[in-house]
Amino acid sequence: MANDSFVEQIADIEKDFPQWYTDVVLKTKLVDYGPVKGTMVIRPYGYAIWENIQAELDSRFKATGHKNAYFPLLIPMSFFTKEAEHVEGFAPEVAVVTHAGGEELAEPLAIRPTSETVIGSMYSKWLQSYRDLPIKINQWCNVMRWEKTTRPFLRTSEFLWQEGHTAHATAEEAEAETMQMLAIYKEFAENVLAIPVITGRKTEKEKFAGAVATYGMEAMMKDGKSLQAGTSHFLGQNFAKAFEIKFLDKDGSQKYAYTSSWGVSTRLIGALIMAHGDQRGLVLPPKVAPTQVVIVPIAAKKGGVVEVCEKLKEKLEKMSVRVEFDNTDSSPGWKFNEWEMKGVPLRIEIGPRDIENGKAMIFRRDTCAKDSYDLEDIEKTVLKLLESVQKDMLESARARRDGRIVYANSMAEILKGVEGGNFVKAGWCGCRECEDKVKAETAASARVYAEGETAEKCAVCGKKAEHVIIFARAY
RNA sequence: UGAGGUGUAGCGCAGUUUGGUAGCGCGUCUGGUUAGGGACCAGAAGGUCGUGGGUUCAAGUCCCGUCACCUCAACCA
Repeated sequence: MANDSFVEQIADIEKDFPQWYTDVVLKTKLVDYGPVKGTMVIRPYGYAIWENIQAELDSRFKATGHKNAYFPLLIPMSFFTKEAEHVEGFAPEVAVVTHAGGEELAEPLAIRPTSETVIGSMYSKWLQSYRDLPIKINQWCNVMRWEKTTRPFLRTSEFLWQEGHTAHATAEEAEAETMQMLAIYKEFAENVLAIPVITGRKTEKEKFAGAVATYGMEAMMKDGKSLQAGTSHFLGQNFAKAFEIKFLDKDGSQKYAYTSSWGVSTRLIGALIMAHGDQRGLVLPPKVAPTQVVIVPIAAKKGGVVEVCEKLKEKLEKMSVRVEFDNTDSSPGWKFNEWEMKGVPLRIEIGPRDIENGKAMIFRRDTCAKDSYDLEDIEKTVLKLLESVQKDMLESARARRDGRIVYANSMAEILKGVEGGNFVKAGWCGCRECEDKVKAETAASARVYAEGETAEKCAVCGKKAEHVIIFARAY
């Protein structure tokens, strides 16, 4: 390619993936670093992606009977001590407010790292009868976890997410809810983000602090590492007992409810970047791209070009395509590279020559192919291409991932697999020692159980395998 | 928590070794010529050098303190 000078601006995706990631998020103006350590400013371009993610998810939540609400940011510290595992898991990363109004507070207040406790306390108040169940509430909010190492979108002190919290009369119902939301996340990740994910149960070591069972969805990034892109937890009666979430059942007895919680965060934006990006920058799937189509005029000052572009823009807008007409003064080459870096799925180039021939060039970002199309009813071509980009991005991501799933029968094979940037499936006896050993010797962690698969022996100790686990290095 | 690094114009940086007029590139603004993969000419604006103290005739530069951020490692549902 001729744009070497441009390529130099971002680190080599093959050689230095972390630096490539940092370069891309900053140069495309998705984020900037905030003034406080570990915080990020989500800039308009990044926030627009989040808004699209929100809209898609929110409609799915509502369609399955959930309602949105908002709970307070500050949580009394004493709430955390009510659930033993929960406090142990979160205490190290909780930020605490000790002073307000110029005085020291009688009880320190935690800035929520997650809201099971405060929501649990409210549910206990609201829940009286089996007729009040199920309670199915979601909230969109920010949370804070004081992490030692941070990276924009992937791990920041403060981040945006949604957390769903439900209460049910029976364990079966709560489990069904847990699995339903996991399925919704998976469908969303694949159909909207074009990221194929593997869902499954997490090991005891990796599960949410206070849960009975945690299910996660794991996505493979371009470097072969895994990113936990969402979780859904069956909380059993753990939080119900800690917060007295009780109801009078049909049979006249008081019972503890069964609860679930589930969430995805702005980390999904990090997943988008690392699952699809290439040497030129971002590659965004049309369904979440803030701008789906950019029109770049060539020789815009020559007669008629601007008019044709503007007319096309209007047509596309009428068809609800998010379109931008870049009529700024920069040179075409500059614009090409800029919009490619920003990951816009389609670019339409229109110049005097095209207009003469009744044509326009369309460049698609996912394949970097550029072809000439009839200008007449080009809007139909655009719709078709947008669909095609959306679909092809998922397929190529799936093919890439499937080619990187390998099996291992020994520690050496696990190590070789994860070093090569693969998801490694291996038999596991189920004991914590073997799981820890894998982590210590290969830097890979158990991501999820490979559902429906069996193995003879544990790849670590050689004893009878109880499960097949997917091991991978992870973000 | 450990080890490194960086704070100078909107952004990216040089200048610090050896103290002496505050620099460069990009961007921005004005005017003009251009235009199919980062165009060009001419002109212009823009800085209490992170912060506090000290040494000195003189500090971006030397000394002491302090704050912040970044990177790598460790840690992390």
